[in-house]
Formats: sequence, structure tokens, C-alpha cells
Amino acid sequence: MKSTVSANRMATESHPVAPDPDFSSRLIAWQKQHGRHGLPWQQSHEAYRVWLSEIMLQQTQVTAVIPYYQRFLSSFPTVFALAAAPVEEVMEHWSGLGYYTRARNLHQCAKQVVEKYQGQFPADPALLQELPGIGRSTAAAITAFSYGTVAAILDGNVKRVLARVFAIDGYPGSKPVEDQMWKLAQALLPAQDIQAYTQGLMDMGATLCVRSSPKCPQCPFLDRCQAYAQGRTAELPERKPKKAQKEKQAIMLVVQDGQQVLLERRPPTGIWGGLLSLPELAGMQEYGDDMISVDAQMAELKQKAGRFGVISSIRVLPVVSHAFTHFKLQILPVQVQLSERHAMISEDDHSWQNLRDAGQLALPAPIKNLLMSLGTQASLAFDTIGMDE
DNA sequence: CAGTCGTGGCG
DNA sequence: TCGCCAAGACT
Repeated sequence: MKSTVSANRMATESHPVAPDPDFSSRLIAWQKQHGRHGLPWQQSHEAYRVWLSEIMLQQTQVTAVIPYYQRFLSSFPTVFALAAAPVEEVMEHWSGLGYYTRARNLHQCAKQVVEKYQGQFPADPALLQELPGIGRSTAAAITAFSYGTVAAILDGNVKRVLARVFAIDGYPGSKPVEDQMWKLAQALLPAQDIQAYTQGLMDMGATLCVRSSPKCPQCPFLDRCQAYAQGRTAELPERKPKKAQKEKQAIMLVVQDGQQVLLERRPPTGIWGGLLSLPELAGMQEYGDDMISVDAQMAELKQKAGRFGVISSIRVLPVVSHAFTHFKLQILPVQVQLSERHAMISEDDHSWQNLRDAGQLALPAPIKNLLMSLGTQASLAFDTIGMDE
């Protein structure tokens, strides 16, 4: 018997996947009875709303999205309203949700739908996928939910469910495993009830077939889940092979003229692309053993802050730590009070804002938090470094 | 094609 | 406290 020899390789070979009507019929029945039906974006099949929710839900959990979705929809009720809005207003509504290219693409996409399709989202996944911010999976989800088009999705939930039910080895983010899963997802599609089926995949992954402590006893696939049969639900899907975490530091200036604070526009690409933020002294730098010290940078600090006005006091604020997916950042904030503001040399990327307005601005979350905590604080200045002695 | 892009929650 | 990761797309 050499039937087990190729078990691993078979998965990556490109022979057709056998039809499996049992999978979709169980999933659809389960979704109708036990799935989620009350989410805000499930109350309408309008393509605009489905699209908006799908973009917001990319790599983002439901509970985080709900308030953003509601506020976004009341400010931009239609694709026309969104397309007509200035980008900055869109960014302000997105501030705090993360992955900010999504917001730019969202706005661009709205414009294209208005221009090319008279405000009607196409029902063909291939056409949708040509629009900015919409990939293969999102295109399928949008057309399935709003038009009933039969197309396969493959997000984190689906990958987890498939990896377990079919005991698929390998990291799902790698090319060969992902290709295999796309074929499987395609082969499993039902002819009818695509909405319940698609929603069922997501609901399964989000409520039962979760990463840790899956609720296997309640699962409709209990008696055919290969990972469960093999006692490998904790090992599948395989995790992303981890690499060394980088750590970075940045000195950020909180230059204030009374209650006004100086903000700087970040470059369009890279971290926090296009958002307003605080001016940085030396940029975000990796560090090993040699930490950046504010004291050592005091001369440069005074020089840079001095460009904006006459410095009256300098105060080192507590360090703010922030963890991204692939690196950690230590923010060393330094508050610089000005007694006199210099006229700005027509710099588009700098602007003075009232500290009280921080909550409404398009700022990265940790910066917004920092400024808001400063805004609610009484401006005591006793522990400052005097500049006029 | 592997790396890049946020943030908040959870074990 | 800390590492992991969630309805991916883009380069």
C-alpha cells in the first residue's frame, strides 16, 4: 500500500475537487437556524451598504466595525454622497479603524462607481474586482449578498473552517495552500441559497470554528470534520511562521501655542499614510541596545521646534507604546510651548489645530488618544524646563 | 510573492 | 503583561 505516500502532495496537485453537496446543505441549514441575522449590514441588500461593510470588515472584527459603519452611513447615505465628499472628510470618519489605504480606496471606488456605472455596483464579480480595494473574496461576498451571484469567498473564517473540516496542512497564507483552498471553496459552492451559504461560512468561523476553543459539540460538521476526528483542531489551520519583532522609536513634538497644537501631514504611503500626526524629530528608527534619548536630542529638538515659534517651555511627557502587527513603536512625546508663533512658510503639510478638536480629526489612534488626554488636562506647567534664564 | 499596512480584544 | 490575530488588498 502506498496510498499514504502522496497524501500531502495530493493536496497541492491540480486535479479537480470532488463535488460535496452534503457540505453546503448542512451549512445552509445551520446558518438559517443558528447563524447571525441581526448585524446592521444584514438589514439591507443594497450593494452600497454591503460593499461598505465588506471593506470595513477586512481584517477587522465585527464589534469594532459596527459604530464606524453606523456613523459612516449616516454621514454618507449613498455612493453619490460618498463620491462627492472631500477625502479628508472620509479619512476623519475612518480615523481609528486602521488600514487607512482602505479609506482612500473606498473613496476612489465610490467615484468610479458613480462615473463608470452611474452609481450602480456591477453584479459581475470580475468587474467589481477591478475597482480599488476590492479583491477576489470581497467581490464575491458583495455580489453574493446583494445580487445572489454564485461566487466563492476565501477569508480568514473560511480558511479556518476548510482547514479543519478537510484537515488541510500548511500555512493558509502561503501560495500553494491558498490556491488549493480557492479550488475547494469553488467546488463546494451550492447552486441555490448562496447568501445563506456565504454568511454561514463567515458565521461558522466567527462563532463556532474559532481559533482557540472551538465549539465543536455544536458544529454541524462534527461527524465529518477530519481535524476533529484526528484531534487536531488546535493545530489547524497552521500558524504563520513567526519572525523577529522589530522595535522602533520616535520622538514626537507636541508644539503648542496655548490650546493650539501643530500637526503634520504624513506621506501618502507607509505607516499612517496621509493622516495628520505629530512632527517627528528623527523619524521612526529601529533600535537595538541604543535607545533614543530625548536629552541627547535636545539641541535638535530646540532647533526644529524653534522653526515654528519662540519656545517658552519644554516638557517631556510619558512614553506611549503602540504595537502594530509587525513592529512595536515607542513614542517619546515632548511638549513644547511657544510664546510666539512664526508665520508658516506656506507649508501645505502643516496645520494648527485646536486641542479640543482632536477627537474629530483624521489622526492615528495613539496620537488621538495622546492629544485628547492633553486636551482634558489642566495645563499645569510647573515641571517644565524654563527657557528664559 | 512575501512584506506591508492598524487597532482592540482576548487567552 | 504579552503575543496572537480578525469578513484582505496591494506591491
